[in-house]
Amino acid sequence: MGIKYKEIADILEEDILKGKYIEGSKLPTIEELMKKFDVSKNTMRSAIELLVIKGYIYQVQGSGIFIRPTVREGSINITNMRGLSKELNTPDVRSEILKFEVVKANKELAKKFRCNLDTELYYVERLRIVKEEPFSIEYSYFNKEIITYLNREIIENSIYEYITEGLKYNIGFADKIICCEKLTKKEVELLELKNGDMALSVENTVYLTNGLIFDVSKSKYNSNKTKFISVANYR
Amino acid sequence: MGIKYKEIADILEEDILKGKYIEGSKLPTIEELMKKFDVSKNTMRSAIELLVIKGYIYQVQGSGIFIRPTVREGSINITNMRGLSKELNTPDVRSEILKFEVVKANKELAKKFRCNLDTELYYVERLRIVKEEPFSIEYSYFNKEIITYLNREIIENSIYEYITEGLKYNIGFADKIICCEKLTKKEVELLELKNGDMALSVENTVYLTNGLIFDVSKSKYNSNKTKFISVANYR
DNA sequence: AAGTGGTCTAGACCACCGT
DNA sequence: CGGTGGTCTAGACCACTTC
Repeated sequence: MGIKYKEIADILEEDILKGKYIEGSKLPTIEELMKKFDVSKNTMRSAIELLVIKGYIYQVQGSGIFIRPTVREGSINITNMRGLSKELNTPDVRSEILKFEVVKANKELAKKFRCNLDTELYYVERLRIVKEEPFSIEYSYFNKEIITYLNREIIENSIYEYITEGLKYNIGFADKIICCEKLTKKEVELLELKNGDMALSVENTVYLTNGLIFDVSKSKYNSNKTKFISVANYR
Repeated sequence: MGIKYKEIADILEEDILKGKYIEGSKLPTIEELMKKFDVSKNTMRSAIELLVIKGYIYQVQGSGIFIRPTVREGSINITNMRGLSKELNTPDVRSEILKFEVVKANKELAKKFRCNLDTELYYVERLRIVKEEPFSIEYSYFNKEIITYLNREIIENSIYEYITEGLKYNIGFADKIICCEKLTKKEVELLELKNGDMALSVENTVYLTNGLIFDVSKSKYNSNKTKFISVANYR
């Protein structure tokens, strides 16, 4: 399908990831890029803007477009994140299901989902395993009125892949609240940590493009293995 | 000076913060806003885009522009952050200076700053105090070739205010690496915590709009008092 | 079908950087 | 002063939602 500026951004992103341009070097000028992709200036700038937001490049008025130096290795980009599998760039992600059931929204959940009391929700508790090592524990709820069906096979793999590619839903935006939390004894065991250890905790509220909340989850990450990176642009 | 789309975004942001529109309600249509501010569609959309990025609103094709529900209270927005004073929305922020000296960049610092070995750097160690309670400990370096002068008065208050309003520098972007870290005995004392407690830690690399790194810092936050919020838009 | 947001163009002019 | 990015316009047409 033909949304030009997104396609161009994808091409440039791939070029950058493949190492076509090195840190600190210049991209072609906007004018050259306009000619190369045969688009207008605004369209070209929309494509560039996406790459700026993702933290790949920065623009300097009167000078050019530069590759932005960024530490990427070993960190999870918190603003791009849609599920672990994609972010960690390894297929070696699986889940051990600790709980899988349907519950009804209590007052707290109804508030978080902005839904009615007693709305049916899927509750999924998973130990996330990366490269055969325990990585995080995830407690998630899905609004059953939106995600009408889930099974063990789906949640053993990638729920997000199922939602976007199976159900063809469009994920719009999310709020992530990050803090540092104590682990319960059970969590310590599952993550193979020591008693009294803390975890990086992320509470994630995820919306479809139409503004409906379909997922509220909390993940606790092994604090020895996990760093988040966040890329900020000031305007 | 007259950058229309930014001015319009500021006006709308203020309206939203003042509660002119309530959560879930609609903003006027783009067409109405174009007429109201007497600008073209692209300009109007640029203004709206800024508010989308900041997490105030979301757009639904064919339907309208809606106020985005967001938990703001008590959380620090990690992607907007430029210094504590502004973010916490209280003037009651001050600093106790633990160290203030000029050092030369060793190998590690030179790498982080992308500067030469032995480049002179200001080193500032501060206990940040909010509402008379210890809030965080900040270890920061500033490239002395860019920030040529600092004194105790400046660093007791807001360094960022001095850089943007005093020196008239434009801050462009930043990388923030977030993790969970142990505290030293000294840090535990300063933050009035218990031995063995962990802290939320943020390592911040800050660039001017021209791509120069002027500040590399690490802040350790009292994990009982601090939550970060990050607003993500998927595209 | 009408309303509303999304994409794209072609061109004008401004602002900043470096020579 | 030439090169390069930044802002803005006016208008066309597409895509999705709502009734």
